[in-house]
Amino acid sequence: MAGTRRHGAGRGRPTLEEVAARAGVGRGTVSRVINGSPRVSDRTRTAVEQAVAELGYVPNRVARALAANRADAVALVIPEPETRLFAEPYFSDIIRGVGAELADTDLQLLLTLIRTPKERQRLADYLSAHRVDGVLLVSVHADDPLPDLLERIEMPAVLSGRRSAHESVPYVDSDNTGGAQSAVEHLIGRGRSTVATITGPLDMYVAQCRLEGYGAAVRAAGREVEPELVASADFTEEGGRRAMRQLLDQRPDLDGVFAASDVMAAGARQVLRESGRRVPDDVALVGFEDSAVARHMDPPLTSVRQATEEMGRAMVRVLLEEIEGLSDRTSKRPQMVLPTQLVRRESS
Amino acid sequence: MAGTRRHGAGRGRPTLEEVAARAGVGRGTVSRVINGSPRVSDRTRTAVEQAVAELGYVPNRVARALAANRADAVALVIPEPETRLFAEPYFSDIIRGVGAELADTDLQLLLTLIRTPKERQRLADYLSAHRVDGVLLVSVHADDPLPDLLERIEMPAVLSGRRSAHESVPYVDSDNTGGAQSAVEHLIGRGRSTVATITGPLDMYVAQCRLEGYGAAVRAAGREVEPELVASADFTEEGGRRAMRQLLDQRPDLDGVFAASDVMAAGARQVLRESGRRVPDDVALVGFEDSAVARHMDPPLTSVRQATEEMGRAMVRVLLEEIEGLSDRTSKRPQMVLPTQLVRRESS
DNA sequence: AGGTACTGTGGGAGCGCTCCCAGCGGTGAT
DNA sequence: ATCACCGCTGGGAGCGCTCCCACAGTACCT
Repeated sequence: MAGTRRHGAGRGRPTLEEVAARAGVGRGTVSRVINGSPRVSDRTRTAVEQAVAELGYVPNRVARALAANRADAVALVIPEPETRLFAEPYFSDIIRGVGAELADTDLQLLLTLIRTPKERQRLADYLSAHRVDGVLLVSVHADDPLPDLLERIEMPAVLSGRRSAHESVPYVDSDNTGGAQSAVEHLIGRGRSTVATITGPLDMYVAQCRLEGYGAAVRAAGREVEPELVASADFTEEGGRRAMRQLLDQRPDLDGVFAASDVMAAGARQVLRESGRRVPDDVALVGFEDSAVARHMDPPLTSVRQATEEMGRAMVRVLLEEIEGLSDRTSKRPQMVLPTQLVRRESS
Repeated sequence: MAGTRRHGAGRGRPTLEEVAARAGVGRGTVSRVINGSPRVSDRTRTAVEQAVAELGYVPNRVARALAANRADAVALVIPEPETRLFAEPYFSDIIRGVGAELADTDLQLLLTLIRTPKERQRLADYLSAHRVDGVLLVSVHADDPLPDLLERIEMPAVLSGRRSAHESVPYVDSDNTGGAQSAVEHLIGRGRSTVATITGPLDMYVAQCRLEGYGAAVRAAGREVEPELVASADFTEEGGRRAMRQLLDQRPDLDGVFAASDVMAAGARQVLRESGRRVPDDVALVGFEDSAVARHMDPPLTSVRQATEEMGRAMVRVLLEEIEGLSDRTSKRPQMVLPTQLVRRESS
């Protein structure tokens, strides 16, 4: 690798030392000014600042990182397969939120896509070597060893979403249960009497929560959850189609469907059309995620919006806290659940 | 900022020195083994490799970067506003491609979202300080100062897309002209006699190219480009709606529309429906990008697919070349155009 | 006057590498 | 035997910072 990689060009830039010489002070003093230490007299500070400006000095992060043994960087880890699965713009939104919140920090964002176990191992090595100050983990699976590894090496980390009801690692999640519940309540409120649901893979906590919300709404309306009205799929469009067919088979009389993702709703919508049913006249349909897909469906899909960008921001805030206050490991781990919001469109 | 950022934990990991001690060799030798230098005897190499394995040694990138004055990282720069504009999954695809190609490299991916001029300046400083080995620039505007700055400081860079017909910086682009042309040829081939186009903002080269392709196809069919059949918009859905209304106003008899983006096509589709026209029976519609939106429209939208992920990969390959062979700056700058492909669906 | 207690400051040491030069023993030509 | 040269090796110097100790200077007490 590496090989002839270019150097040289970076040399020649002013260093701390040169700034110090120009300002007529010592290295330590310049460092203090740069890092905003209060123990510097105003006269000195001004002199240093002037020298910095004149020389166009920019601190060398690498040297700083080596000396201080910190990285000034956080990693955002995304399992690559997920980027295909999730309906956009989930990841862009997370990334945007993370980027925004990181902007007024001097932390860098390292993006890591994991696609093979080998790459996961490489990442693990990398993280063990403490080359970042913290880690943001997006959509981890229950069996992912990374969170525990990070816990063990005391690397600050935040998850988007929980792996289970009693998640031990700090996380930011959206209110999947509440969102699903409000979606189904909405359906029932609009007079639908036979509301089915298409769930995600039930080994994923997020899918469990959304199903849970469905059940809560159904029971709140004084009804029972009928197994025949529940079909599970895998968050894909094809899965949505299959589940919808199954549902239609079992209960041709259904008049409402809550799909646990927009993409599955899109699949369901096709099957409904094929079966000659109109949306929303015959069957009302609601999705989850409020992605681009929802807005562009025909009719536009009612869906549960998550504050995805805000999740990204919140994750960074939580991570920052973890990084700062790493000492009190015993104290409460910050965990937060962001509200969702039903966006009504013509499909219901 | 910074403040109490945690350290310490990274210490205690084995260093080059310890590996050397354990293997009974000198520091330099271990370094040579690690970096795959050929000037090491097999005996020594084996001994070192064993010591590395036993100690679980992972080289410290930061120290390496400082000593070698290279960063082992490339930056992917994305103007934040664009992430909203473009129909997904454009960015995820680029990112995925970049990530994939970077995976078998020991380069890290630094993601930088630019949202304000201030942030752009910060990035410029950062880049001037040569803290990365190369830069990937996504969807730069013609007036963006970054490419020239990079040129000046001799920082390897690659653009996705060109700023103009005579782009001087290395780039990877997709064949916008050809793609648009084949879309329009398809429309004409299907017997459409009055084909209109909705363009992007014509100060963007990509929009010019797509319009160019439209014109080429029209002329190839022995017709003239009628100004009344061209409406320009801004790549947004609302823009697509407006342009479609204008087109319908000017030429109510049109029977085909090529929209230079799927999102604009989605807007156009709504207006067509409102005006009582059926797609494709009355008006055939084709988009560009082949995004999720296209697949989920009703009817599903014929669209021009770009090899977006492949663009990401290609960008990295080109960048790597630039980084390696930076010496021969005089030689040809690698520039490549990736083919597009028409994906036929029910809208045409 | 001497002590104590600050604030500000300079600069040595050291972070973990790479680079490079000198030095080793061995080989072949003179 | 002498010299040149080779492949391989060890380790000094140095990358640009931060950390921290020591010390000057001032101020305020006894």
